[in-house]
Amino acid sequence: MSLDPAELRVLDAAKLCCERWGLAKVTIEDIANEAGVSRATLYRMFPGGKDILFEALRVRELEDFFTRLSAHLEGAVDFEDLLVRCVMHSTHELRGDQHLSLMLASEPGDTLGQLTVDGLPRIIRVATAFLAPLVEGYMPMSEGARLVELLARLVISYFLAPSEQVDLGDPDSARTFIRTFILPAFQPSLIRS
Amino acid sequence: MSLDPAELRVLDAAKLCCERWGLAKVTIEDIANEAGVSRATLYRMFPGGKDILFEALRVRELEDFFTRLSAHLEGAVDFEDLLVRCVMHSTHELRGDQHLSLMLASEPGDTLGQLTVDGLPRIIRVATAFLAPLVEGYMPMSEGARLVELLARLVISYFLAPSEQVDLGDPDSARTFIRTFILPAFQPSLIRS
DNA sequence: GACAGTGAGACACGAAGTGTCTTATTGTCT
DNA sequence: AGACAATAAGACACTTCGTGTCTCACTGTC
Repeated sequence: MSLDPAELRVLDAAKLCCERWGLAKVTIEDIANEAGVSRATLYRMFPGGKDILFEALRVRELEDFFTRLSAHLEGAVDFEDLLVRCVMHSTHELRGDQHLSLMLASEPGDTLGQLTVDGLPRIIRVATAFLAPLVEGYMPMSEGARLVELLARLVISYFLAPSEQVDLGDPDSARTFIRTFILPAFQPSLIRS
Repeated sequence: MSLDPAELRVLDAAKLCCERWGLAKVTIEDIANEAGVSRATLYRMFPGGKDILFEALRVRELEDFFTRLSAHLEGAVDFEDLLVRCVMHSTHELRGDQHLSLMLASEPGDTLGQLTVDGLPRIIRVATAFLAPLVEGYMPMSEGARLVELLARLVISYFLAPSEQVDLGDPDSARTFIRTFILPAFQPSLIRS
């Protein structure tokens, strides 16, 4: 893992610059200045430049996201509660993410790609890595992976295009949704309810 | 005067882009797109490009500022009240100006220049043009011009570097300040108190 | 005193912005 | 309908800026 404090500073700087100017307007030099390192050092850390740097930033953000999510799932009392917490916290976090909303406003194309087309496989991969262990007590791992993927796709979809029927940020609505559409499909395979 | 609605749209677009990306990152093309006009049209309106465009924007902002200020000075009951309202409203407006604070944060150098070195003469000129008529009932015009210039310099200084002694945004503090430092110097020349 | 890591800066390359121009299109006025 | 003004679109040469790589000098550590 990249624990180098200098690298963290660079990633923080990249995030800050990105919020300030938008991905399209940020230069490597901006980030280097903000991080207080020279351009040479930055290229040494992230050979390949901007693409690799922002790739690393996305990975970090993604892992932070699921780290926080996992923490919020600690106290779940049963399977249903686990899933409800999961979609609710994810939805709240997405809605409250200023960085994300700025990106969606200024560069909709790239940002949407990161949430749907290009980036979705990775999101699902990371989500599965973090969440599969938590559902493993309730179902076989292969089922768990299917479930996590399904939830990830649904949360993102309802976040990007809110529904009039369903609000995954609302406890009651989320619970009803999980009960109606998710539990029946996975109930048969539950190890314990 | 430039009353062409298209020019106003361009100036609005320039301001918006500037808030979004900062003066340094804005391109003529960004502004043209935002305003919904072609680059050619923009160059026809503002021959000389970016410099002339932002110059025009600064002029407009400045005139808007003093137009609003003048409106707030309508109900002044006496000379002291006039001066107190003047410094208070100016200070509040400067403090509340998001555009300005963004500019100060992202391009301190240029923005400070516009408030102190390069831009100050113009600020004083416009301030005098707007405010001199209002103090003319109280003193000769030449005195009025000196007074307006002094107030402008003071308001800007206290805005940029707040004092622990004086807060020109606070009614009591502003009144004390005007009574102590301004009125005595101009009292002898007052036509009527 | 060797050594790894860093900052500063030179460099060639490519991308992007600039300012000017021409051409085609649109809407208006007569 | 035809003349006209204003504009969008885009070609263009030119310049600026960002990029990625490189070298070299400096600094602190073992």
